[in-house]
Amino acid sequence: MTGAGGNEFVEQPIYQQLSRIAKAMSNPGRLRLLDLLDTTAELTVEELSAASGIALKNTSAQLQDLRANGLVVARRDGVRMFYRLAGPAVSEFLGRYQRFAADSLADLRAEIQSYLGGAGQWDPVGPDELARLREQGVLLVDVRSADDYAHGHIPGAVSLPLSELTDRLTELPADTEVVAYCQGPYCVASPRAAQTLADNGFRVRTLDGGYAAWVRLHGRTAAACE
Amino acid sequence: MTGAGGNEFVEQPIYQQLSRIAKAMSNPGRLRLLDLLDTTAELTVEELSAASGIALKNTSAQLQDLRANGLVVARRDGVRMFYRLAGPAVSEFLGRYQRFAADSLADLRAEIQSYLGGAGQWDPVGPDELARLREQGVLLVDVRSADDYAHGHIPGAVSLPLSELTDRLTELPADTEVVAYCQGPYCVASPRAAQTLADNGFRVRTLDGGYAAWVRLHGRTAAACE
DNA sequence: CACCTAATCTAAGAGTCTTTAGAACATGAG
DNA sequence: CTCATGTTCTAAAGACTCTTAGATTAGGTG
Repeated sequence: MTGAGGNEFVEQPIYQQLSRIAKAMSNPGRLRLLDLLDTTAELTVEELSAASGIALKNTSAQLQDLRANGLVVARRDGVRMFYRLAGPAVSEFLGRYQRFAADSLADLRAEIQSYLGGAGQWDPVGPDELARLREQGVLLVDVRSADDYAHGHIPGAVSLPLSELTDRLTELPADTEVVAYCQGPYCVASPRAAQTLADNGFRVRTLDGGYAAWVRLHGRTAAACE
Repeated sequence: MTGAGGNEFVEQPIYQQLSRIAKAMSNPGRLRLLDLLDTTAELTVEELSAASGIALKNTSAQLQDLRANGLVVARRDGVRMFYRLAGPAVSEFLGRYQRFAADSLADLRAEIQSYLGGAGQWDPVGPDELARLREQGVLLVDVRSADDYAHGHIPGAVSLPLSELTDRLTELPADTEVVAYCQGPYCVASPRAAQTLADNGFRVRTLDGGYAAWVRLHGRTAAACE
């Protein structure tokens, strides 16, 4: 009955502190906010609220929580408050968390699968392969909103929001291989765009993990509005 | 007011699923249980309860939670239920989580610091350096309980529980360099042992991250009771 | 079979987290 | 100075989580 594991030398307050990070990440809204900040550098409370669909006051409250736990930092500019991730380690951890969660939870995989439409995954391109493909003359298409593109995008990418895609198909050089990307791993825009492009005879692939994964690999500096 | 970040293509249930892992880890007790399982392969509910100091029924309930979220798996043997981590990915993630949390939370660092006694860190040895040092004839001392040692230990280590250390000091070859280790990063036994050993004229260091870190690097197989 | 043990299920009280409304604060503009 | 705007603070209702007591199940033993 002495118990294996060495309880007698380890005390509680450490585990209480240790649980704080997980607590901060244990809420879908906060996770969404972190994900937004991960791909978009710096955003105001209002922008975050609009993009996440969380009520403004609640957004503010959740950001306080994230801030108190060292995951985000804030900067005031005039009347606005800008939030961003506390550092690259946070972004890196977030990526690992998402991958680990997808490995551990069959339900999460199912949810992603059903949300992305079950249909083919369009042969995803890893963010590390992208440079090589681009040298081969592959066309890189950013299917997020013009707004998001302006906020930051992969260098050399063409902005072609999903909503305008069907109208602007003729702008694309025929018979080119296309790589479409959107926000992050849970964004449905690039698979949908891929579907449309494939229907119109393009050879198309999607960027695995989207812009988020690319930024994680290459840093944001290179992506600043060129 | 369109909001940056691409909300329109990302839906909620995914973030709800995604938050489940963090929820499972957001409780000090569950983290403690995971930590115990991380260093000790397989334990019964009763052992986990005793080692963690969590009431039996509550321990059972928390384990159900961890199981439902894919972090641990259970196996029945006769009347007993044995729990262990769901796989090496869990152990790896747990390690990363702890390091990330320590980087993010000044309070956690302070808590560890004050718990470990503030005093010198005894020049920690990385688990990767250990093999090299052992070749140089360094003596490796396991200061956990005899029970824990029996459950699994680093090959070649000598069992010398902290409680018996002062009485058995003469057993150690004088003028040898010693590396002491205990459970994990939050275990106070090895710094205390180091203090005692240093007071008695030994050159002493501690193993960074303890047995947990070693197992993470080398796998548990090699550590099975030799 | 009756009985024991290890663990789980159920249910309920206490406690914590989430969300929102209203008041307050901080900054910049007129 | 007053006003408008963006954000935070305070407080309170409602929804979840944690913990534990008592009943129950699953497996083994005499």
